[in-house]
Amino acid sequence: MTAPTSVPADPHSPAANPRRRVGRPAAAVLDQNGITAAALQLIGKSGYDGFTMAALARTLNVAPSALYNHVSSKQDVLVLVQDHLTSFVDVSAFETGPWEQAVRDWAWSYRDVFSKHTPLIPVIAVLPVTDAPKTLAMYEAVSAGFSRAGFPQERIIPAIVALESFIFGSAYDVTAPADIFDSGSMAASTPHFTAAVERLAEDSQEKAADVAFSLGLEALLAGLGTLRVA
Amino acid sequence: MTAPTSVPADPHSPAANPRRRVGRPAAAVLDQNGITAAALQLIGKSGYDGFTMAALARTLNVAPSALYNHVSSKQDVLVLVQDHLTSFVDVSAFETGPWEQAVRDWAWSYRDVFSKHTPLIPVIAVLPVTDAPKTLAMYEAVSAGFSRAGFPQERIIPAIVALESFIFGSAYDVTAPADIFDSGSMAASTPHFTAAVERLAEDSQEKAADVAFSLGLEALLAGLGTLRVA
DNA sequence: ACCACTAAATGAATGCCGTTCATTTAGAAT
DNA sequence: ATTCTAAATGAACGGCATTCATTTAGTGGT
Repeated sequence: MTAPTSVPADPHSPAANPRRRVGRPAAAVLDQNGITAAALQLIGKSGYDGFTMAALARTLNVAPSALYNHVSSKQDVLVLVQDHLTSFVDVSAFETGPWEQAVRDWAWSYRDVFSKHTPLIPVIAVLPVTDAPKTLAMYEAVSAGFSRAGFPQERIIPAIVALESFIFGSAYDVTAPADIFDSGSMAASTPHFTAAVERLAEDSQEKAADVAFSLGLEALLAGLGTLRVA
Repeated sequence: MTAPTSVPADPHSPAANPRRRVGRPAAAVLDQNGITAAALQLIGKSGYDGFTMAALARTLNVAPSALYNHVSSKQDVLVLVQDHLTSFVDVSAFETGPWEQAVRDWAWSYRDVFSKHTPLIPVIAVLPVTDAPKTLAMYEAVSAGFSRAGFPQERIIPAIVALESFIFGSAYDVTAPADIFDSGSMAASTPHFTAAVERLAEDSQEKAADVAFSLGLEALLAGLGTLRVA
């Protein structure tokens, strides 16, 4: 019923092939889906440093300026990529499983997706949901899960935002160098910190970022879980 | 005793004016402190978009290339600014007050400082502490507080990292537009989410970001507090 | 078959960016 | 006075996102 794109129904439209818009020159080498796919592929191969409008155009065999017929800025492309990536975040457990495990699954997959795309985090964190339909769909699935789990309505959004903030910050943490906490020549003047860092390195097969994420997530689950009333 | 800068004592040094280095041309219009102060001022006036090496040089009445005698890159300047800002984060309560209140004070001030400087978050989150002495000093104060509060050594760093991740993510949240969750024309297809957003807007004199930060922080405090043993 | 229309692609140009480098400047040391 | 050198200069470089006048090539109407 509700079409995802807000194109008003055209009474004159023939039973059109949706790939081709009526009454228009066809061909159309470029569209938003193709641009999004190419951008994702380019980012995967060259990283965000190599992700330029010129490089994107080259992978599409097109002049850079051609992109601007379908997208209004580079920021626009990043929004498209962000929204596409969000569809890889796993919300399936909110429909079936218990709340706590659903949040766990969601949070880990959310972090894993965006830890490989940290340059998008400033984009997501400030992006109106209207501009990102797949992201909105994720929020709906998560909200429904929280509602079903007995959260009071007015706490649902703050709880999700708090979890999301933790997830975004933790995504950065995944990309930090292993020796980020090596205090080097300053070790003598920071005894408590240095001792704690050494203790951490001794145990923990696990990666440091995973330990911290698990610890924080379980603490949040416990703390937020007490809000449930049903 | 422990000098913050690792300059080895020079036996030949005269009872020198520390502003002037021995045996060198004096004057020195530029130094790292001056660059840091000018950068901070420029960012305050023009934001991070207006913060360019050319603009920074102009506020210092100097050619852009002159900056590169004192810093090796723009990223370098950002690191200097980041470290300077960290000295504004309040860790005083870790010396005196109870653990829980100390973390609260620290977390709120940490978030407030960097919510005005979110472009630095990708810098901090991945920066080795060796390159940021004031940041290292903050970690020492916080670590000491956690140790004193009875945290097992191997949990101190993960707990701090988890809190920091939440703080960084929340700093972005502060800058989000007020209507970020307005689902607009998609409202009909996202009933749970839309209902939760409306409920949030009804109550809450407080700003949405503050509600979410408070909720998440208190949950983390409760959850992490159970790790204490002493 | 032709024309008028138009979305899409082009390629040149713009302005800004961070950074490099050969050169100059001006104090300090000898 | 001469030598040394850190610091500042100004011109240049390559790369960037974006713009715009122009061209291209299908389409619907006649």
